[in-house]
Amino acid sequence: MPSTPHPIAATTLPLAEWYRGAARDLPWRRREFHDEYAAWGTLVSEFMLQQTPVNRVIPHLEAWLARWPTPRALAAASPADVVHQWANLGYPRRALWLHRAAIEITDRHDGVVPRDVDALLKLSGIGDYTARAVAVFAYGDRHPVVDTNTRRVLARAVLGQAQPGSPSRRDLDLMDAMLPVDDADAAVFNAAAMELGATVCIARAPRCEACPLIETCAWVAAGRPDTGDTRRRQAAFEGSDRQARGAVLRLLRDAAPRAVLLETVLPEWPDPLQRDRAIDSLIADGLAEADGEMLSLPR
DNA sequence: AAACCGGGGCA
DNA sequence: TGCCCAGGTTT
Repeated sequence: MPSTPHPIAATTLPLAEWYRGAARDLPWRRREFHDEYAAWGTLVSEFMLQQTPVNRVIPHLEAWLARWPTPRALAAASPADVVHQWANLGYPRRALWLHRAAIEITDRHDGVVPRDVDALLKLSGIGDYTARAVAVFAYGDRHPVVDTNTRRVLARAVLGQAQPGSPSRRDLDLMDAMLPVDDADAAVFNAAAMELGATVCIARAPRCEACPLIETCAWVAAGRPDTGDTRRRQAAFEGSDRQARGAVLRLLRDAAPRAVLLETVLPEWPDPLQRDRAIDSLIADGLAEADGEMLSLPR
């Protein structure tokens, strides 16, 4: 008669087995991807995946890496080319951060993406998630990797709550306590938790009937209570400054490499003050550049 | 801790 | 229409 399964094994083993059979075939999970681009490929993919869904990232990722296959190659590019190549991925400041990170990697790390989490955290645009994702998925080290999917899986399977609370260090601590001891097993556990949250334990209508953790899930055991959505509603996009910024930047991308006359930038925009505010903020962010009466992508 | 930052897909 | 997305930075 075997003893009661270790609480970690109770989730680790079914999750790992499920992942072997259910993991999507994504570019950054292929052997050739790592052979060709090493940790740089993982880093670029993680930048693009920050708040942009997987399916929208894939074509952009391949085009980006084909053009700039190393940190040194990207570091030598102009900001204008970088912002233009980023296209409509959204949150264009990420493009500048990635460019800056490439320069930092070239200057401070001899063109090699660092392996150390603290070194990764010092790079532009890299926070808790991305630093650990690179260390784990590119280098195979043992760290907790916690994204929005993992936080939801932990909230339900472990804490018995329908939705995660606001992000905090506790997420990392909890995931750290659950990680298998072995490096490779820990990496699979990290990836599997994210995959489960992305494909089964999804935000709106979780597919519990397909979940490998249904036997031990605290939320299911509690009768799937609606514990209330603690997240904050995002402000409306229509009529927002973000929409104005996006419209200006799209115009600059379409005109590139040429500059445009300031007077010709969204002359019909409903709120001229908002348009001017958008232009100023883009310049402040380094996403646009003014030269006299002309506006363009940053040189 | 909260605000800000794009854009598209889907119910 | 509202919700969601392999987050990070700034205040």
